[in-house]
Amino acid sequence: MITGVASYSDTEKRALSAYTKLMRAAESVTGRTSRILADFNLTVSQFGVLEVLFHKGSLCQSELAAKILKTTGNITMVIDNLEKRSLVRRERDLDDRRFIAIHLTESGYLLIAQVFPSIMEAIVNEMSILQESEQDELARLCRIIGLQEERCLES
Amino acid sequence: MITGVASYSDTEKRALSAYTKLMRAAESVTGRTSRILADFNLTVSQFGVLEVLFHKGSLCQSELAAKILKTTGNITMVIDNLEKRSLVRRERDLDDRRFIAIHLTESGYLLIAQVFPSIMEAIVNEMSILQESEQDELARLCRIIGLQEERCLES
DNA sequence: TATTATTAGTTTAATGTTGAGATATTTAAT
DNA sequence: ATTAAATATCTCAACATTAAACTAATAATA
Repeated sequence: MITGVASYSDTEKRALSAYTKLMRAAESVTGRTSRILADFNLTVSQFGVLEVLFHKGSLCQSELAAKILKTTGNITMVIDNLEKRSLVRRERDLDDRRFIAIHLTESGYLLIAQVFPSIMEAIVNEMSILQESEQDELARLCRIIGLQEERCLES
Repeated sequence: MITGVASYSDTEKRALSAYTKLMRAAESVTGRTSRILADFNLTVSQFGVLEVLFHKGSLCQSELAAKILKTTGNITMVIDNLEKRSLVRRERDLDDRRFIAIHLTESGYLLIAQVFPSIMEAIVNEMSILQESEQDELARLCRIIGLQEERCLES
């Protein structure tokens, strides 16, 4: 069986190591927090929508899509599923009928108000393995990597 | 419209900032590399499988699942789709008939041998915005976060 | 040997995800 | 006013993803 060559330059080794560990770190944190969400019968996307509504107030679907970095087609389905459980409700904008405002319902508000602190606690716990200065440095480096997105959207 | 309180402790603010930026960084890098894969009609998971086979040689499905951090049920579908395109082939193990070895085909080998350098180049490019020492530090910090996974699997 | 785990893989139901195309609505331009 | 462009949402097909239930094969044990 012929397999690929494994000779990389130092530059490649260094970048690949950073890339691989960045991906694993994100996957592993997401894996653990999504287990908490599963206890509340919520997916990551559903939590994302509820959390945005909780902190930013009612928004339309395209705004929600931009906030959680998903397509509008996807948001339609996520909202459908949240609406089935009466956690959010749709309200057509009367001035501009293209827009649909999404509101938290009473039970949606109560749920996210309960779930969010659990997730916050888990995040603090995840990061507590790093010193404060290390958390700040991780944030700084990741911010630089993440900001490259905009370069791409411009093109 | 009542929205959630936004008063966090310094510890919470610090952890949340690191968490958010880690997630955004991973999403944004994945977004850009997956666009390259799309040019080759490959999904991230399909690439993951081909790349592991390319570098590690033939493996069974449960080993592939462990390598790309997905369930065996998911691997069944990913392999199905790769097999439809004749990029891999299944071979039942004759000694232990529970196992199915997955092999790269000739065309699968040629494809991944072409795609991998493109992805490598993109990764080097992504990371090149950081200095060498910063890439090493990012790798170190992410590795610590990622290693917490094992604590969880023990429980 | 017969029974009981354990393991590898598949299937199913539910949800997510994207990109492309369709619909409805609004705005801009002629 | 009509037409054209832009915008918001929805629909659809294809693939991804998981958990849980299931089949088949092997290993362990009484």
